[in-house]
Amino acid sequence: MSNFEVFFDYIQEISGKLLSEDDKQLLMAHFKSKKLRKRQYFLQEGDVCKYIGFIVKGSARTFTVDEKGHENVLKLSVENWWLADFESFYLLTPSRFNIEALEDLEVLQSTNAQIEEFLKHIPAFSAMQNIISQNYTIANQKRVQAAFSYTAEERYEDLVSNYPHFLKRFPQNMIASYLGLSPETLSRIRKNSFK
Amino acid sequence: MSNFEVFFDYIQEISGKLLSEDDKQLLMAHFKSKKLRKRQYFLQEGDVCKYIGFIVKGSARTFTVDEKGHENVLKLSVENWWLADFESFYLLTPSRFNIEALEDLEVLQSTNAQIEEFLKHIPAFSAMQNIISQNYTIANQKRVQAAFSYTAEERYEDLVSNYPHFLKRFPQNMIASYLGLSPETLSRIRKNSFK
DNA sequence: CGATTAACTTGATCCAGGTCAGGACAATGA
DNA sequence: TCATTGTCCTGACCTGGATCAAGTTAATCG
Repeated sequence: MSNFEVFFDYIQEISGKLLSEDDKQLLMAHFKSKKLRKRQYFLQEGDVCKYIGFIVKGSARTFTVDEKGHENVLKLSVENWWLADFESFYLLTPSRFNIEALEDLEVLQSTNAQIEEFLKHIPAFSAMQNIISQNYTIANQKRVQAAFSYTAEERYEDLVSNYPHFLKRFPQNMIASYLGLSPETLSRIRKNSFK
Repeated sequence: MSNFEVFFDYIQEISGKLLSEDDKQLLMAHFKSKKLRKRQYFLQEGDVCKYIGFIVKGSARTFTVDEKGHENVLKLSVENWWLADFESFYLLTPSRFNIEALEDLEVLQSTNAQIEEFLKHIPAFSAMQNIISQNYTIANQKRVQAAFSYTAEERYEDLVSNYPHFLKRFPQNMIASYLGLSPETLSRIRKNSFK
């Protein structure tokens, strides 16, 4: 299945609506395929996030770096997820985040201005957008709650049950950072959970 | 200015579009005014969040209660904000949250099904929804980052500079809980920040 | 292949922030 | 009015998880 076929299926499935031939032509005309090698950056801190990318293959992490050089992973993204710093993308302000490929990455990307067009002209696309932003809101709400009221163990258990494939796919120090933990602490938690 | 005038102004301002007379009639027909006294609940854990409310007057908090009876404030809401557990409201699942009036509260409320109608028929309403969901996405992104990578002091300073009016309006223990802190810790932080 | 470099583990120590306890002022209410 | 209840402060102590350090295993690459 080609990249665009995967993409079209995704849109139709999420939105519950069909794409017309015209819709597809429009999307194909304005989403560009982009490939990044592992460790390459999709977005660098300080730059405006001009593109939003739909991940066809591979994975990435969104992270910040604090004054001490400490990296902080906010998001791990895999196939069929969208890649962007939405704040920067929507407002066209310089980003505070970095987005880096963790595996060789292939995305279909487009700009803010073009997304506006899709929203106007493609009903399935705007239906998709509504549902995605709902999902994001829900996911972020959970994440904030987890950060404030769950212990390290609980956050890890949560990840194990909700995203077990992440454990196989990402190095443990990325997972630790995503959970807001030091690698040492995660290592100890895992050790305990085997007993 | 009547409640609906406030509401209409808000929609027009946020969306950048005007409401027609028909639009207004439709909104007035399906948004119902609801008043709650201080300490009354807009939503109780376990119930489905059937209504979304637009706050005309007053304030509220969204919080969870853990096994130990410890309350955890996730959101503080004031005039011109929307009140709902979006997860429950969109998915019609039982809510994990409580929403309680912190001051006497007046909202204009409507149901999920009616919101769908507004989105379909009122362009300003759907434009508003897009912008609000962008803002939510951005705000949530920031809150996740703050939760994971800021210290207690930093989170407090952030609140002081972004929502100074919250400090005057809400009791300190609510603020503490919102910041993910014990009241004692917040009290000490405030003491230190005066020197 | 052997040599670097990255990923993971384990132990020892430290500290931000939580918990517990007590007291001082409001504010609310019979 | 005084009593109750809520809010805020302060001190003493405790603990989950960070940090530092050092060793082991696993990838990567010339």
